[in-house]
Amino acid sequence: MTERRTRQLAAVSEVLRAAHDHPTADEVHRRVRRKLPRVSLGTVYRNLEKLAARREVRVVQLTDRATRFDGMLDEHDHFLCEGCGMLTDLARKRPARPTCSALQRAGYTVREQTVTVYGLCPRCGAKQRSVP
Amino acid sequence: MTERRTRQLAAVSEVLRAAHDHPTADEVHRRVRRKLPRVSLGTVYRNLEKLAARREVRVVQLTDRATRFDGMLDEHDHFLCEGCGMLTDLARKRPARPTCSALQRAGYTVREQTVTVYGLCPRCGAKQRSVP
DNA sequence: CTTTCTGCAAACTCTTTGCACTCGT
DNA sequence: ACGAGTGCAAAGAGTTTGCAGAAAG
Repeated sequence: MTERRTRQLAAVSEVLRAAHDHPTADEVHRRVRRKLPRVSLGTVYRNLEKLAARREVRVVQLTDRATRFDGMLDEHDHFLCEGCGMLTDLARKRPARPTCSALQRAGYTVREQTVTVYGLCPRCGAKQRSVP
Repeated sequence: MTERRTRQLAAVSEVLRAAHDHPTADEVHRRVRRKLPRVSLGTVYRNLEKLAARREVRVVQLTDRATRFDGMLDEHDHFLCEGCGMLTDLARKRPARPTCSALQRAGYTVREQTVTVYGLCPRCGAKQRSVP
């Protein structure tokens, strides 16, 4: 009935809090294994799901193939480079909520709102301009 | 060398322009088959990719399992109900670009920006309040 | 002790791909 | 007729799950 504190869950949580990139489940698995070599990928998935339910991890799903997990919990947005797939965090200035009031009037409950910017990072932009 | 106008590509494009929901590839396949019963799922994927490259279709990737495709090409945002998974289009008032100037100064090329709002639709919100 | 969680491996879902054939151009 | 595009079926990638045993409370 109660949730247990296993070393596997703790390790997954720790990896995510330390990660500044946006690792996939597989990448998390690889990192967790450095501390606990016998952890299975299935367990990593189960614990990521648990952390996501508790909102201790953010799930980032973009045009990439695999889901990415974000341990940064402050409100921020994302930039996705369409050239190399790199995902960057964007600091959010103000907690702007332009769309929400209309939605709420229509009966929707708003929990969170995020902006995603698509484009090219400096490196990919330069590459493209040199080969037009 | 040149791109050909096949009936399959035309049918996929037509299904997407007519769709007001956000169908998955499988759903597009089902609808295309109503006109061309012999079309394969592989072909649907290949044509969706072609349309996405041409930007005649928008790829919407959210916490859902399968990728969704959006034939609406005007600038708009999305609301995802975390209860039932329903995806709704949100009209965009002004083409607000708050984050972009800073990014562009840093050398990034910005192509597009979209807002995603997460929460509960009226039905799921009511359901949750009745069972707390 | 009881019950949740784990490791393993197999199953599943969504997507991509190799190949011989079709059909636009 | 040439070659891009197709159908089919098989392979890939990412994720989920059933089960027997391990371990947290």
